[in-house]
Amino acid sequence: MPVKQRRGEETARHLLDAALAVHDEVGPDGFTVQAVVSASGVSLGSLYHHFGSFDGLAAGLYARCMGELLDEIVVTLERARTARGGVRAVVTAYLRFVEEHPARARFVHASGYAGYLPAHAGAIAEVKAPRMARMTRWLAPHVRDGSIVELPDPLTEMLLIGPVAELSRRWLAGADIDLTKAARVLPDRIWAALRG
Amino acid sequence: MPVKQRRGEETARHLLDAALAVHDEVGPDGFTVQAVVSASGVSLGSLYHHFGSFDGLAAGLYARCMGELLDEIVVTLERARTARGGVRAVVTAYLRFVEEHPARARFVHASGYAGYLPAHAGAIAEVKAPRMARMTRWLAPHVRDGSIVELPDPLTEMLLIGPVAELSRRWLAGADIDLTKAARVLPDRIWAALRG
DNA sequence: TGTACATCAGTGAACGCGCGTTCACTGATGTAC
DNA sequence: TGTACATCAGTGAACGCGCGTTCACTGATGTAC
Repeated sequence: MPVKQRRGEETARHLLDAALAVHDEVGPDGFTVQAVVSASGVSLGSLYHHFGSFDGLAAGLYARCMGELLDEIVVTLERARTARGGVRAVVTAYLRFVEEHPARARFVHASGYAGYLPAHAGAIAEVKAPRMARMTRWLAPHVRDGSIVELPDPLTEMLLIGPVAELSRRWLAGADIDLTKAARVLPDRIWAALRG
Repeated sequence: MPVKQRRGEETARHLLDAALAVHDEVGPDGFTVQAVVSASGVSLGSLYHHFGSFDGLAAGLYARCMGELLDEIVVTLERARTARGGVRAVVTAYLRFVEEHPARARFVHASGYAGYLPAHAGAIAEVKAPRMARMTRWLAPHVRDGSIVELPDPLTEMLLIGPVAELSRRWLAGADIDLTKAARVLPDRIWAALRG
């Protein structure tokens, strides 16, 4: 295990911050090493020292943003007590994250088919898997006692996340959508789809 | 209005076919002019003669695939008579299209944040708008008589399409999902979310 | 406490590759009379 | 029916730009004794 220095972590964080800002301001097409480097004030060589490649930096940013989104959802979910409360919690937490951190949400959504995801699947799974497991663990007893319908594996997640993800996508793309209104209406509709 | 020749339309079609095949076989990163040209057997100059730019070709392919998907949905929807039947029709038609035409579905889904969409928004809206209008027109009486819940503008569409779109995304990305099973289970769950 | 040394962190000019695009040209098709 | 001509369709070598990456180097930090 190499001995890391503290300033290194700071530099890496600066680079991720700058990358997110660049992606948000100039879009996926303008999201390049040179743009990130000049926005960050950090040298190009330093970027390669910490991330190995530009894809590595992108994967790191994806893992960070995705982790934050899932954390928000899981923490809100685990405060809920009833099945209905849990479903509502997931929906509102997702929408709240999108509204409060549009740049991060946009990066996550835009990365769906990016080439760097397969190449860094391991590191990303390390972030996603434990959080998804906590969601599944929370849901399990409510599925067992019949208050949430039992469905083949990813279908519950699709019904829960699908409408919110699609709505966020549109809102992030600039569509004229009232997220606050959506957060009032959607939870109970999604609950209707999932109740046992 | 310039007089077009029939062989020109054929060439354009060949190019779109080759573009879809390239995108499907080598992925979004390998989706380049040179790859499309050499896969099509058509000359580079000819591509530019017909589409003006590589983005123009991509937009043309997007419009074609999206049009086919929406046609499939609209035609199936208009055969339905009850509100429940309509909701089920949309869900199953979408899933059927994805399963039967994975390459086209993948191209549509992967293009969500592509740079060429804004630039060719007009041509794309020309394909989407009339088909979306037919869906809205079909739904309207059922919303009026209360059998489908009345929601702020895009929310009904999100509940209807969201879970299916998200599921398709995963399946197209290679996740181990049984679409046939999903097509049996999802329609009635989505109907539960939408019934008045 | 001081010194030597290994490793981490940071720098930026330079490179090569492959991308989308251009352009001057030839051949095919359709129209006018 | 035949010929002239405009336009559409098709060709492919060549170009320039900007991308991600490399590399030889200097400076900072932490450890060992």
